[in-house]
Amino acid sequence: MHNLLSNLRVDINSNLYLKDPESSSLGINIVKSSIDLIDLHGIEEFNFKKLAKEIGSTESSIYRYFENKHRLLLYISSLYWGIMEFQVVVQTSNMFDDMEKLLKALETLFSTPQTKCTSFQVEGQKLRHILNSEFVKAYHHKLVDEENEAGYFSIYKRLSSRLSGMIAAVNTNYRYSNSLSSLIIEGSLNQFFLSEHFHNLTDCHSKDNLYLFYKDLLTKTLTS
Amino acid sequence: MHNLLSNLRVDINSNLYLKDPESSSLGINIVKSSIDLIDLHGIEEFNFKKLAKEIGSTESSIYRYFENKHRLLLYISSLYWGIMEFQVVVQTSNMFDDMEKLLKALETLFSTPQTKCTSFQVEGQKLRHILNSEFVKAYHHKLVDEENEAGYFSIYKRLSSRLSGMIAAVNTNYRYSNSLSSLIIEGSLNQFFLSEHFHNLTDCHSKDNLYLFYKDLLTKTLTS
DNA sequence: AATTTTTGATAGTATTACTATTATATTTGC
DNA sequence: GCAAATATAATAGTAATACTATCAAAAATT
Repeated sequence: MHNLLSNLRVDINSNLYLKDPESSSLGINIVKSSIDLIDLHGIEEFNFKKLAKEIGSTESSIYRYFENKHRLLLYISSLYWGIMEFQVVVQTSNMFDDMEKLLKALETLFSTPQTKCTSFQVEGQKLRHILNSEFVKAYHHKLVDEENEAGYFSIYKRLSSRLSGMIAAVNTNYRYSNSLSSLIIEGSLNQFFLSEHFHNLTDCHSKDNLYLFYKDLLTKTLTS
Repeated sequence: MHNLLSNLRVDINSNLYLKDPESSSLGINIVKSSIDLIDLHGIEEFNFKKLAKEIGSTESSIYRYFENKHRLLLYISSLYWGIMEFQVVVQTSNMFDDMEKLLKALETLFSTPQTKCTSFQVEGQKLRHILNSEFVKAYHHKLVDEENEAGYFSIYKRLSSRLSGMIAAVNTNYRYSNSLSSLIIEGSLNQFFLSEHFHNLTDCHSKDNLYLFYKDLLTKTLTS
């Protein structure tokens, strides 16, 4: 498994970039450093001028890779969801009990992405932190419909669909597998955010607690 | 009850504005027309220049009421949550069965805010639509911690806390009432958004279906 | 070595998000 | 009804952002 993981290349929609960042060291630097900067200061404070300074390049060079910072955020988001999807698939592949499988998927969703196994050697925690704080802004966006149409969210949607399938496998009579799936995936980002910024709005201040909360929710909802 | 409703004044944190918009017809116009414009074009496309043109006033006049459009969005959000909280309190006030009470609160959260009863005579649907699309951006914001400290989210948090209390009343042994409460409130916005923009990610394409989904989730989670 | 591609350096534009100033209404107190 | 206070309008201006354009230099490819 380690061999597989060490060569992970997420198949990101090629319209998200102008030039494939994985095709050059500048491109890889752009993505790596943008993850560092967005993690540190947030997407609002982030711009291509600052990024250029950080990597010792120029704005115009960065614009040759990405049309704008929003597209770059979508790229980073796809990277995250691609890694998570891969981890969910790997972790659940040899399981036969449907509930066990679902719970393993759940656990995986709350774990840190194995970013080290891609071309972008960054801390998985940084990537996760960006998604927790910024992903909602990526899709609550004025262009959401045309970007969705263009397939910029397809990995995210595919993951949600997989999870929905696992839910349906556990209980074929359950009528809300899609809603429950997106609730969990959304929650896997949001509850971390709440813990960080609105402490009193959640009881889950650790990965483990979060898992137990959703495990309880899932098992009771699907088996009673 | 109708008398009460017709005079609803939400107590919004006075630091959110420079001059109380309810104190003049220009102020009321600013809020009303901003709701119209944000509903129509989204917060990104919205600015004080366009708003000034819309109401036949000037940017400088608007800046005397609100420091910037972000604060205005927080004001509008507080208005929404204040109305929802009021409705939840009114609707559940005479109920004695805890589960019945919780479900009534849930139902109320999915209903349209009674905006007509405030100084701002706008369509409740517009307000709800703005919250569905834009509220996440209001709190996934670089200044979230200091704004939270300043009490700009207090109505939202109080509503979540109320709901959490209702959950705890139904099942005193349940350990995640805060998380479940925020999950529901968050969901009351997000699932509508999914239905509009990511149709396949949810099974709930009506208020009624949404209610049934969460009712199922709540009853199974709290009573089994 | 020649050619193509990539990157850097520099300059410039339109828009946004404000701030400042002064003039003109409008309201309020007497 | 008039003076004083306050609110609003009109206009101008600034700093930052999000780009676009152009050309030269460097690097990679053939």
